[in-house]
Amino acid sequence: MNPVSVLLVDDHLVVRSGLKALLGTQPDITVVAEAASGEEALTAAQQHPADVVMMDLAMGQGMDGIEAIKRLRQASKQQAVLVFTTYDSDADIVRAVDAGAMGYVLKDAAPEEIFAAVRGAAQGKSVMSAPVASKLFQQLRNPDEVLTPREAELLSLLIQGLSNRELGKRLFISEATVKTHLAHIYAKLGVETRAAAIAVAIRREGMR
Amino acid sequence: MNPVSVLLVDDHLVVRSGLKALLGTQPDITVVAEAASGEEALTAAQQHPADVVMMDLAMGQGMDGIEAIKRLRQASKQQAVLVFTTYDSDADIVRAVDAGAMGYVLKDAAPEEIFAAVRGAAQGKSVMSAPVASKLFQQLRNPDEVLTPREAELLSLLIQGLSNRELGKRLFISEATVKTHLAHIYAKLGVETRAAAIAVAIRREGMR
DNA sequence: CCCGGCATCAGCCAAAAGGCGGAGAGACCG
DNA sequence: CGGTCTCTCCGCCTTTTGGCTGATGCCGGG
Repeated sequence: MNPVSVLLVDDHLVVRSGLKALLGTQPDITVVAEAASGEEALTAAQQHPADVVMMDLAMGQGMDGIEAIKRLRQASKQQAVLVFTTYDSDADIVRAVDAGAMGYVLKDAAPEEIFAAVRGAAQGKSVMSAPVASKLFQQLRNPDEVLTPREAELLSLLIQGLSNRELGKRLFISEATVKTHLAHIYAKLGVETRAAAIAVAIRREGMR
Repeated sequence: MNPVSVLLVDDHLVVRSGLKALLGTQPDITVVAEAASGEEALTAAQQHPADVVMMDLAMGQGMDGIEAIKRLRQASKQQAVLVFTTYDSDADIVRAVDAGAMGYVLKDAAPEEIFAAVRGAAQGKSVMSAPVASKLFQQLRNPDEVLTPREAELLSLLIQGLSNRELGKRLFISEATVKTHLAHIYAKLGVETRAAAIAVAIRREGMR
């Protein structure tokens, strides 16, 4: 069987080189290209088509990982996107899966787990780290508390400290709609004010 | 001159291996040991005395980087501690320097910068990434932005998501006073709303 | 084909938060 | 002693936020 080709996307050189070193120990896995940003990832994906794209979600400036995943999926359904990130916030997981990610592996995972995830993703299997899976599982049990993709998106901006007006502009929706989403988010997080929502989101949801 | 010996401390295997690969390209730098936690770092430092300890600040569970730095310094003044982390929150920088760190380098720094930092630390020089240095500088230049004890106390409750009324009750002051403190805090943090204040406090000030 | 979830918007009203100016008491310092 | 901080408090006014009710278009499952 042909080796699995991998495109690495992470804004940190050390992470890329560490990952390359790790994956390099596996005969059936080859790193064919690297990218340090979402923008680079898109061009790299065209020039060096890979079976699996390993992508960090948080990337300095510019396009974030979620957006990059969406674009990649639009451009080609052939490559499986594997999220490789530090945090496992509920909202990020939802958004990443929604954007079309095949798997979600945490950076502190054991090497074997990472290898297995890459191989699995190449075969079209969904693979995720245990903590991620358990979060998803827990969400399936209380569907009432699961944020919709749009709500998660709004929350991720909310915790930046934006006002309703600013949120509306960013998301191209009216302030009225922003309020509606916020009300739903508050209900799901079990809070009454935006301040508490931010506090909960950053702690419980692990968002930044 | 003898090569510089380095002890790597980071809870992420990929980061350690990436760093090892990077540093391995330099003939005058040798990685002599690794540790995945603060506790491991202390024992590793004893068994494998190194010239420089490169340490991440955020480490999953257990002892955090700051605490590890303090302990290391207590045990031996011989090793220079070089902070190697992702974020550059004001509070973290101050705390790290206070704990005895010789330098502060961000994970997205260029390789040459990382090498220079390691060599510098080995020679007892202080080295820090430009963004870090500028933050420190800004703090020294701008004592106006330092929160008073009372303000800091209020802020620590604010980021729990409390309302003005609740803040007043907790601190045994009137809501009017709460508002006054908040106005001062906003000015010092450079924001206009409580939501933004919470966001900034948690990121920039590193509060929880 | 209908229902439910999702996303979008509107209007109304009450509560909370924020901006502004002013002010008094105690502490600390040169 | 006079000046400066810090912490405390007021009132007044505007803006923002949140609660409630209702409505529309879309999509997907039964």
